[in-house]
Amino acid sequence: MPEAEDIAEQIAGLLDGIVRRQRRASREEFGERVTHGQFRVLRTLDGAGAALRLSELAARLGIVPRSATSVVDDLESAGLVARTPDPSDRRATLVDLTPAGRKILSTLREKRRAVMAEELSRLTPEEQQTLAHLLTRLATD
Amino acid sequence: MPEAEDIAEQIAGLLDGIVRRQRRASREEFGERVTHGQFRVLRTLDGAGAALRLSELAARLGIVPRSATSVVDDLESAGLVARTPDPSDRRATLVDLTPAGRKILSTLREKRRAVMAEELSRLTPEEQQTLAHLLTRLATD
DNA sequence: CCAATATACTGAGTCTAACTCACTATGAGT
DNA sequence: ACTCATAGTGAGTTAGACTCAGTATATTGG
Repeated sequence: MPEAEDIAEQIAGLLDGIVRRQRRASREEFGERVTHGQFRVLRTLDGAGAALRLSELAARLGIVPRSATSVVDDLESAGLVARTPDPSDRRATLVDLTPAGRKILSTLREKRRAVMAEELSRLTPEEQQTLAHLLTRLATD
Repeated sequence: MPEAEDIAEQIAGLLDGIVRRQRRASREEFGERVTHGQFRVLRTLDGAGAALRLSELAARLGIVPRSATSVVDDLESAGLVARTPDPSDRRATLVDLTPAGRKILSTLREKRRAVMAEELSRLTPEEQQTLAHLLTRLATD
């Protein structure tokens, strides 16, 4: 006899499954070009609107700085971001999008938007709004 | 100038962030004992209410059979699941929970429930219901 | 002013969770 | 009986995270 699931468990499972599927879809859409983690970096840098220190980038991504280093390494090799020394602190490096990075980001955004929009089409626009609202409250500490 | 996010992008980002944080919390709660992937196997077997073929288990988890083999290997070493040959097909193996597996599952469920419930406490019970409903519709093909 | 401490990044190595490809054993259809 | 399909696994890879230790630079207290 399987144990009953309460609503917390149920929501946890649903979130997990949805994100899993969405990730897979994105991976296929993104193709060879950019991984999900790399996309997150590009998006974060774009959202910041300015170059970020590597440590600040890591903080915004919710990962440890060492992990950010690796992702930035790969993006830099691909020419999508650039490191420059921080003039105000010689220990620090600033990371920013290159024009190529900006360009690819908008392509990827569009693909991801399309994937998500398709899933979301199961809900009415009002429901989508409600969902966004609830998730925002859930996500905000 | 960062590009504007539409609602699809926004929801995608929120889902991603929430699941990321929730995973981290679970990992800490689960401790040394069981990984998230192993938990998913235990939960799926319990939900099935009977032994499953490895390939069927993989299908329900949304992973390829080879990946399921590895997770089951680890759980079997830990004594939480058992493999038995399928009497109706000598190629197949059935996987089922052991009593120890069942026991640990209920502990982990409780921990996970607690983690999620804390996050969910930011929403009213009605909002939780609404969220569960919307996510269910989103998750169902 | 300088020694001690703290911070910023990275090299080296690990772990989880997935993947593919190729192989073996067995089942099923003509 | 031969061919083809299916079930599981060995071997190897990748993404995305982690820790620990090390180097370079900054900050601060005496």
